[in-house]
Amino acid sequence: MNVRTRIAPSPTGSPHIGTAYIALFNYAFAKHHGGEFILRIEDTDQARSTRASEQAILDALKWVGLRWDEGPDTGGPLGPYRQSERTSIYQEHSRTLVANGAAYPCFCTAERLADLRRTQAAQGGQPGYDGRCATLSAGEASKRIQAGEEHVLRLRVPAEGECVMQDGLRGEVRIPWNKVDHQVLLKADGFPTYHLANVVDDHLMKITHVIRGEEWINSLPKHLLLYQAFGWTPPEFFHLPLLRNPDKSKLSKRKNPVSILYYQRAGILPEALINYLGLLAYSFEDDREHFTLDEMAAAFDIKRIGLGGPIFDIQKLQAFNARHLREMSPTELLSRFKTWGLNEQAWLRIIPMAQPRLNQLSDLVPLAAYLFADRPAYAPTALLAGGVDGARLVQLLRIAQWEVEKAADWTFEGIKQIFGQIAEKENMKLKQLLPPFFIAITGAAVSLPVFDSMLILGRDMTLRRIQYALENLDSQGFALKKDKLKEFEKDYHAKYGL
RNA sequence: GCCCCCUUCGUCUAUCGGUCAGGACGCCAGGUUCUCAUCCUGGUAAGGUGGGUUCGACUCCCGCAGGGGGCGCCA
Repeated sequence: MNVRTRIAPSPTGSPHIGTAYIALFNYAFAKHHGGEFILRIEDTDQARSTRASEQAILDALKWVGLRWDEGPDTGGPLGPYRQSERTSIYQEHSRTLVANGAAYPCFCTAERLADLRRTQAAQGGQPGYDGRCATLSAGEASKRIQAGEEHVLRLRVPAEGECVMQDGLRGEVRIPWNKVDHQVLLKADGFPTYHLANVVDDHLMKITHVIRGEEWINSLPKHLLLYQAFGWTPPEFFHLPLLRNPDKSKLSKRKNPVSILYYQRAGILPEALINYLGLLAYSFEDDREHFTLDEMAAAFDIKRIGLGGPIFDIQKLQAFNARHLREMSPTELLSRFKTWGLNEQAWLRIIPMAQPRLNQLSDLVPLAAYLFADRPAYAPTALLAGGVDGARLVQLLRIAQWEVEKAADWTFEGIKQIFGQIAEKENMKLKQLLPPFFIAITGAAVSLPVFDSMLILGRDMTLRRIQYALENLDSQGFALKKDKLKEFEKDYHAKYGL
């Protein structure tokens, strides 16, 4: 059998460290068996997917050293590899499902579904579709479709019994069918949901082993139902434990930097990141702890994956990185500095800003040091020196954080607009608003322009520094407690939109 | 609330019934070093809990507890 695995990221934000983690195991497994590793973009969420995010994910995965045999950029015999370009395929397949009764049209409105969920929650039961449209006659359904009534396609799920499934790492897992929702397969906009697109594509792209996050294990019954309905042999499934925050919750950006771009910018080497990731939930039979991607693939044994969710420990990642750094020759290290960003091109962006502020050539490096640091150095009380009250500053930093996350693209104009808008909505002069941001981003009240700095640092490093500032204030007793924060976020959305 | 998964040092992990429970990160101490860092040496620290099975359980089974995930026209 020709082994084929895939990574199927959704292009809805910064490239996630978890994507690299899952991709690594897929890659190692495929290459160990002399097979192919495929990259597929799951951009069926029209509202949130962007091309910029897709590109960033591709670049980030390439940066860590992963190479795919087929993908949206490299092409391949079973493309297209972008789901938004395969809608006709899904629609065609969904017709098969309706024809053989595996799926049915549903005309329920979003309001009714929200209502349904609310009452179900109130009654303390498991929320889920009640099956109202499941019993509609074919004639009735097609009449309403003809009439142009908006509808979705739902999966028909057995009412009783249980789904017995095989997980390659856990063995047999059973889930009662009545705990499986009548999943929407085709949305009203004609796009498929993850479940449909994923199954159809995995089959059409001849994926033999699906290695994915544990978050999917509960939807495996739906997927198996689809394979069965199509008359296809399902691939083997392996659900990897999820990466965690230090508090053991699922790794999230609110508690940890999760963007690969941040680690890149902070000066983590791709081979160190891969090395570290390869040690989470996995161990080599010979106990080795330092290895390259190729070495991992050569020795990879999927059965050695552990099932406890590993905590992503930045300190240990740094230790591995330090070791890789130390093992290099100075010449090699110098070239790493250049590719990392300490190069002529970067200085040409910095120097024009620095020039008016220089008295001596020797002023340049101190002035620009923060642009190459992980975090700027400043006194604990510096953030408050601008005159903005601590409690208020926490709010402003939060708003900035959300606005920066939300920004469609990362340009000077965009950044300027974000802060202009905050100043306006918060009834402040930009001059009052900005001082603490100068500290948070550059580490000093007097420095190079802050918007340009943010631009150069990149969105993820900017977010990281805002986070550092929030942590700093927290340690001084200024923070929004959980419930207050929620309330504040609500007000924020009312004020700034979604 | 319901369903599913998981459970060895603080953290990542080894152990496939018999080990002084090993390694790595962290931390502590000592050595090397003009300082510091590196590097070297040593130390610290673990089988959630209650029952079984067995001559013998970290390892197999069951209960409990704890942790995590899922329950969207998001993936």
